[in-house]
Amino acid sequence: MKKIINKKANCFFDDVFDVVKLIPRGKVTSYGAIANYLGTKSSARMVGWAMNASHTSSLKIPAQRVVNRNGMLTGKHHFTTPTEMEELLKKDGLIVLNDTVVDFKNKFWDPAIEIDL
DNA sequence: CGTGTGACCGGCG
DNA sequence: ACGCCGGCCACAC
Repeated sequence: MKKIINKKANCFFDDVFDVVKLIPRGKVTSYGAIANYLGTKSSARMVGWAMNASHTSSLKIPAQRVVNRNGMLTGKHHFTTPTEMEELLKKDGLIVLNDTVVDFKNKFWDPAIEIDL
């Protein structure tokens, strides 16, 4: 089965942070992918909730690399500025068009595959 | 301590 | 094809 990155993280919350922080530059993932990696694909909602905490958290969480299944920047509105998310993604070498990651499927980074061998 | 909601996803009508 | 509803766990009131 899938083993969590750090056992110290007992909550989704912390696990999500670790996974998101491990997302390589130029790559993006989805809430469902993270939830799936954590073993609860049905709880994708909490992943987004964790991201919300990332905004309040002192840690720098690349939440811009986390998008929904469609590759759409659903949470852009939660950033410091509505354009902060796509700006950061563009800096990562990604292309954001109409609030959606272009070539998302090619840029997709699945933690369950990349992390868990 | 109980209820509600949350940046989603998948299934069903 | 589109719309609605349920589900999952954690945090806020």
